[in-house]
Amino acid sequence: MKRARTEEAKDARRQVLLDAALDEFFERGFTAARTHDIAERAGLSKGTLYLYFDSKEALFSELIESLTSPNLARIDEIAATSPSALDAIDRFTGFASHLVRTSDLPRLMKVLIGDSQHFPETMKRYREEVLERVLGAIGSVLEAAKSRGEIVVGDPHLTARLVIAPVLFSGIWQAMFGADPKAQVDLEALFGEHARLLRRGMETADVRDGDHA
Amino acid sequence: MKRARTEEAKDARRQVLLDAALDEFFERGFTAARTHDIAERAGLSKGTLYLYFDSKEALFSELIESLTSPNLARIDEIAATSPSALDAIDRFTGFASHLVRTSDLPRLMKVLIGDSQHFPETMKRYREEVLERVLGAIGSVLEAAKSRGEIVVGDPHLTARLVIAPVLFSGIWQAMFGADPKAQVDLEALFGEHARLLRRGMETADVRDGDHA
Amino acid sequence: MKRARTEEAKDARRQVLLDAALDEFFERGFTAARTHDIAERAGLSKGTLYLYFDSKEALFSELIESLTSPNLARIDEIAATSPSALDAIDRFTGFASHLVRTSDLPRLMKVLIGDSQHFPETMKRYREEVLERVLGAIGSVLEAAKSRGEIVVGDPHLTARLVIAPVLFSGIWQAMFGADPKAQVDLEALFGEHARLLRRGMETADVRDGDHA
Amino acid sequence: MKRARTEEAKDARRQVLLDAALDEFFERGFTAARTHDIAERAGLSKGTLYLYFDSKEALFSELIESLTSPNLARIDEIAATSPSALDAIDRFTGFASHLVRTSDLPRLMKVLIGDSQHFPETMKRYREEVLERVLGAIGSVLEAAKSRGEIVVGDPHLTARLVIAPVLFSGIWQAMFGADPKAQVDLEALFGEHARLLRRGMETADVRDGDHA
DNA sequence: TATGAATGAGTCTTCATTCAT
DNA sequence: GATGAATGAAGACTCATTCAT
Repeated sequence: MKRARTEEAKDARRQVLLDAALDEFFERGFTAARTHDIAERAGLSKGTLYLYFDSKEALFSELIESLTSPNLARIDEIAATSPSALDAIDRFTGFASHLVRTSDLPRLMKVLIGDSQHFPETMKRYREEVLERVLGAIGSVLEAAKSRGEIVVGDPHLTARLVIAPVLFSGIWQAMFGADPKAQVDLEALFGEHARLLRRGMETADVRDGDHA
Repeated sequence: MKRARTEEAKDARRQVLLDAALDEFFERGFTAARTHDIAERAGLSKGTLYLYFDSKEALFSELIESLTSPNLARIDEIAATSPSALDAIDRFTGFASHLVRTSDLPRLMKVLIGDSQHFPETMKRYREEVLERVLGAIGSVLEAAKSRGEIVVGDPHLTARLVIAPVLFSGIWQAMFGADPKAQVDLEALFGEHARLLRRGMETADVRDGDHA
Repeated sequence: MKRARTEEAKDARRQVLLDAALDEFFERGFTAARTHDIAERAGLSKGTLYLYFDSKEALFSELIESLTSPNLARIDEIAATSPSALDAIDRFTGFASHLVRTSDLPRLMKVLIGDSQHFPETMKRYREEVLERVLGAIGSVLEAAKSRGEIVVGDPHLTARLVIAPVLFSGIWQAMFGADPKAQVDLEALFGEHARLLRRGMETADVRDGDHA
Repeated sequence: MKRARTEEAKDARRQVLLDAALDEFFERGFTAARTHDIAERAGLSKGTLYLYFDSKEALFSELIESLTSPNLARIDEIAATSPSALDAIDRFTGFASHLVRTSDLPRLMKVLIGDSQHFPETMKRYREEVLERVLGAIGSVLEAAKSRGEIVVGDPHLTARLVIAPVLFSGIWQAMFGADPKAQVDLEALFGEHARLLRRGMETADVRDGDHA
């Protein structure tokens, strides 16, 4: 393989290795994945992998890190800029649908679930910095809306989990059965129906009266 | 360890090994789990494990099998005996809440997701015989209710996934973070709210009029 | 290879491995020695070695330990029971000659010198518990004799090093060139001459007068 | 690093690498020493090392060679110019003390002993061309003195080993424990006492009579 | 000449499986 | 039936050496 002399070339190499790593970790799990296969899939030799990452564990951690950070900003942004809770929920589910359908998120989810035991610290951080942050953002939106009498819900922070649940469900489904044509799901329709049910489920009688008026 | 001479004694041994196997497979994943540890946790020696199971893979397969079959009947029964879709949903979520809180289901889910790659056939069968059967049962209930004008939903079979999603979500959460006191979730409240939202989300305007009348 | 079920059989296995380890460590040095070769030389498989020792390092440490302890008692005994310093020196050199000619000491010395860097702690302990103990014992004998006017020496504890030096020299020579017939040395004669020179070098004028009277 | 264009500049590079090599080989042994570290210690890159030496082994061999040759001439000179055997011994031990205290000899000795196995030919040549030459020179001096009735010794060539032994002992001690302040030895005093003991041990009764007359 | 990225053979160690006891 | 000692295949990681730049 040609040599990566510049910083950019090296970053590209890192990325190729991270991509290959996700493939292998997803397909086989952390323990069963072989560094040799990761390197080979990246078109490099085993030794080269170790020029870029200290160990298989470090590779794993950096992979999680690299896939995790990007979307957080977007979540915060949606929470901050949505005029109403119902609107925020539409946008959340739309964004989630997009992520599940086109990003590495589903495969990442599978990997995280399967290998959580190896990286309790990483998982704890992931839960606190990603999951609970997302749940918190959604929960706050619902809470504010509830206090404004805009929606009718029980505990907004529990409800946030119900908003998110179909994302996880779809992601896992996609990751595990996505390869089988018979297991395809129309995710846009699914998230559309999810948004609709949430909307109706949370809307106040007033709104509803108007609704069917 | 004493010898198991009767058939019952042998079945008991098998069960002890299966229990130990779930613990280890859950805690470490299929590849990282060691037969030695499974045997030890079962209070037996490594060699004995091989008297009862042909291999680590066979042990895994039989474990999945043994945990998978039981609850199916109950699902069918709920679907068959519920007077209305809304009632069925209450009972489904109640049952699900119970399963997630008290059965091995959450740990099984984690294991299945994490090690799916090793057993594509098992996973396919699990999807077809368990997941799609459950989804199908729920979907049929919704479909019937819809055709009777009892509820308002889009595709009933997509909607079934929304009914199930929080079960998966909670199960995974439970399995992954259940050990951390700071990550506890009030599952009864969660499923209660889920049932409430679904109810309101699907109910017809008529019902609702009566609701707030 | 047959199985070692009893404790004695296991101890024998350990000893066979230790013997093989000394051979390999001596011939190749710690780093270059391969666990595979040690096991093979012991007539066992690679994996079996790890049933008896935690690691290559542990094997090395236990080897040193096992070869080091035995002779200490004998040294102390000689120091304690010799009627005179000159007599003690005869017996020390006789014992040393014996060790260098027939025991594993020369090969151990070579190993210790060559791989000291890997085991600074072990080496420090070896110096303190073996070397300085031997030097101390000899030094004390000389010191007592000197204070009784029995011998003429400078610092008795420096002199102890001169008593020991030919042992090290011969041991190393033996270990490094012992295989070559052209490098053979008559060790008995060598140590005899050493004893004679020391005797004459340390004896008082009085003794000497009598000597040639 | 700047390029070495002239022959002198290249020789300087070689020497820097040899110095660095001695450090690393001494500290870690041949097998464990890394070419990377040697180059780095020399302020050069790994690749450059291979411009100057064919391989790690060649570097090692040339290192031994370069450290071995120098002092031979001095040995021959002492043997040739000393008026008497007893005088020659004084001068040998003085020179040895100097070497052990200030030259690379102790570290070289450690390296040679530790890694002898890798270079049987080098070791054989070293034994023949250095050790036995030194022993031969000393032995011849003693032999001549003995035949002149100047000293009383057994086999002069065995005795030569006794003359040399404390040099090896001190060298090894220095190399292995020299870093620890608690293991310091007053080498001048040691070699002084050595010379004194040899002198008295070998001198004839006549001399001694004069001695104490 | 000098560099250091790339390579892959080589080594320690683990662990599923076998089988003598 | 039960045991655990023995085996050896497999995998993470290192490092001498090469060679494109």
